[in-house]
Amino acid sequence: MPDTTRRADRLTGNRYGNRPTMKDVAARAGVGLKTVSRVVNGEPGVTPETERRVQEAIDALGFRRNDSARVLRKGRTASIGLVLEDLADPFYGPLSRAVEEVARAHGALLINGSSAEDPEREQELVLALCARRVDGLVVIPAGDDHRYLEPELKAGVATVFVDRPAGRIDADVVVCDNFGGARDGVAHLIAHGHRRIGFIGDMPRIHTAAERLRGYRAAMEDAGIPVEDSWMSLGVTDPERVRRAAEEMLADPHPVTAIFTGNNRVTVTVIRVLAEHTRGVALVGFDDIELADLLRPGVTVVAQDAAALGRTAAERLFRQLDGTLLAPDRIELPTRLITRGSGELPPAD
Amino acid sequence: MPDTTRRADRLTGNRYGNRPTMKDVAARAGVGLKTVSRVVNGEPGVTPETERRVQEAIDALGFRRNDSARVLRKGRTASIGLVLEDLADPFYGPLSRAVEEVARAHGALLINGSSAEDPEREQELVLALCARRVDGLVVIPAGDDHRYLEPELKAGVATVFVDRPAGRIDADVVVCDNFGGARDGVAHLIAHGHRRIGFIGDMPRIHTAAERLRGYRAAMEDAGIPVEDSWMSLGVTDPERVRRAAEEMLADPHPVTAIFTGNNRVTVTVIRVLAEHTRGVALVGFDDIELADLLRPGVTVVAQDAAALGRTAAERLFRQLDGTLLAPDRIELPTRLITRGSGELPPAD
DNA sequence: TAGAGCCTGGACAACGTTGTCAGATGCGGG
DNA sequence: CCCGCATCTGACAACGTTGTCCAGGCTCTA
Repeated sequence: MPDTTRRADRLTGNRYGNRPTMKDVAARAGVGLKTVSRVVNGEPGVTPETERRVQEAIDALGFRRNDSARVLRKGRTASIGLVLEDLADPFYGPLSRAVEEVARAHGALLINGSSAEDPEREQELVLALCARRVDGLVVIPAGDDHRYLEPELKAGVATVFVDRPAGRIDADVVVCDNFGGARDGVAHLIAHGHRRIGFIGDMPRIHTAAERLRGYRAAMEDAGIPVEDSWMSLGVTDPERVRRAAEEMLADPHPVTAIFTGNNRVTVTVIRVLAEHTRGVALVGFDDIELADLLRPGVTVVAQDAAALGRTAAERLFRQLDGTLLAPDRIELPTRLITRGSGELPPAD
Repeated sequence: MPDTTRRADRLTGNRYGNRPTMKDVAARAGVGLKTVSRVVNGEPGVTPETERRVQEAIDALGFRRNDSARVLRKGRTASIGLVLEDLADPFYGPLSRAVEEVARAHGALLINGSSAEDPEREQELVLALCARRVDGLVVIPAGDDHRYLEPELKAGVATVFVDRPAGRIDADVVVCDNFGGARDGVAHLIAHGHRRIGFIGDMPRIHTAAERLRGYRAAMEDAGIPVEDSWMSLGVTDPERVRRAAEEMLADPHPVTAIFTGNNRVTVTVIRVLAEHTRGVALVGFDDIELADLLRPGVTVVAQDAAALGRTAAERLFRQLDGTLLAPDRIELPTRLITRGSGELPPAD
């Protein structure tokens, strides 16, 4: 009769489906509440015989410590939150996994949320995580104003922004060298003889997109090439419109001979468009994509290391929690140009 | 002086960095504790004037409700756990996202964990999630014995297994038609004239791998083709060994003319091997892969819908929680053969 | 104007755990 | 034989929230 110790008159009903508590275990083992707590937490000062009795009761009842109560008492949840744009994006999978791996090494669980690039949803998620009292936050921001986090930061929630900087607050940031990467990628095309180079990227309100655009402009300017408006497509993001943008650039009476694409999704769409074209148009994409080496031509990309981004951020997060990290800083990870063929095609005009 | 209401003598120190509580808000607003609770939860019975005062205090102090305490009191965490194999795998990203989306629609957060295909780690993760009192679990099992979940199920933790069935317990399961998909894929190769067909798959202790192998055997048997041992490679999983396995099959004096691959990772590796081969070897792979249509030849695959898998499972989970779902059941989602070229190559012997 | 009924607000206990502290037990030495 | 000490155990409060219940003040009607 393990349940006789439960308050049967409780009207609120079977919360947790009537899970046994330490009290129940204590009653069954014939010991005090605190002794059970000691056994569960491996604290010293319990005779082997008592421990055995308690353990027996635990197994018999299927007791599992309620971490909510524990958290309430201890003040640490041993969990961190990760807010990103879209878990289904192949860029974020490895990033998320890297964060999880670091969290695991520190005994923490990971709570995950996708903002879908919506600043409001980002805030909603972040605040929900704060309400759960996660120990720390890794945020890939969608919005550009994070002052809503100020009370949280003040309250000691460790926070690291990844991939894009925080807006209007002073926080740790880990980003890639988006500017330099894009500049190198475009310079690569220029070095192979291209002058008329198209750029298709995301909304410039997204920091990475803006930086990559800046890199494109810088490379063009360095080479003394004036950029024409019709070469740039900004803010288109769904495949259909990217496709149209690319086709327009190529249909121009004086078309571009090369395209630089601002992220993996755009790159994939443009590859499809180019596959339908006979004229060889050069392509360099930001972000690596799977199987890029198997296409003909192979796709030249500016690769960033998503896992390194996540790992670095998570490590900084836990150093904040340790107290071994002092002032907020900005870390910039390098990108890498991987040549596979598409970026080395000569201009075809 | 918002902090004067805090117990300054508390020796345990600044847990949560001294976050304000409802008590603090109440003191500042000059109302009772419960009134603050009412405002925070949008409960009726508070005059607009009082509500305004409370809201003001909340904003001034940067108060955020502590959900741990709330959970302790209410018994529901409004969070569900998802244990999968590897978040970095492109198959699980969309699945995870789909689960998250359903959770979001039900106001729940998602806690994510990767088992890395290690049964022990799976159990560790699942039990950690149970200790947090997640309302429900979506599990892509690594192990084949889940009796350790019995106390949890009895305690009312909703549980749905995905992609692979639960071991030794009676639970809801959502899987793909692995057997039928593989059989159809192999039959497709047979229909295109192949007789000597290789199979490269994962360890048969993984249910999906075993089912796909069974599908392969069934298709061969249906066609009256005796299978030779050298055509099958089971349990190799890292790219290097998959590569060797494929090369051995092709180097045989009487080599296979087609290969059926058991999952996306194997498929990708085999594509690389075949790309180096001049002889046209047919290929059908289980799982779709990005850009498969852009390769030459395009890769014919047996596609499963990862998002549908996740969505279906999560929906069943919440129906369990609603109480609208009664007995555990097994749902099987169909697969789809997508022909793109590689599976339609004729035998080249 | 008094009583009934409604509305608002607050005191209190409880959720399950852990930290503190004091009591109980056993042992050895004076 | 008794005291002191070390070791083990348990009673109790607290963590921050919410559900219950009651008090007080108001309005409305007879």
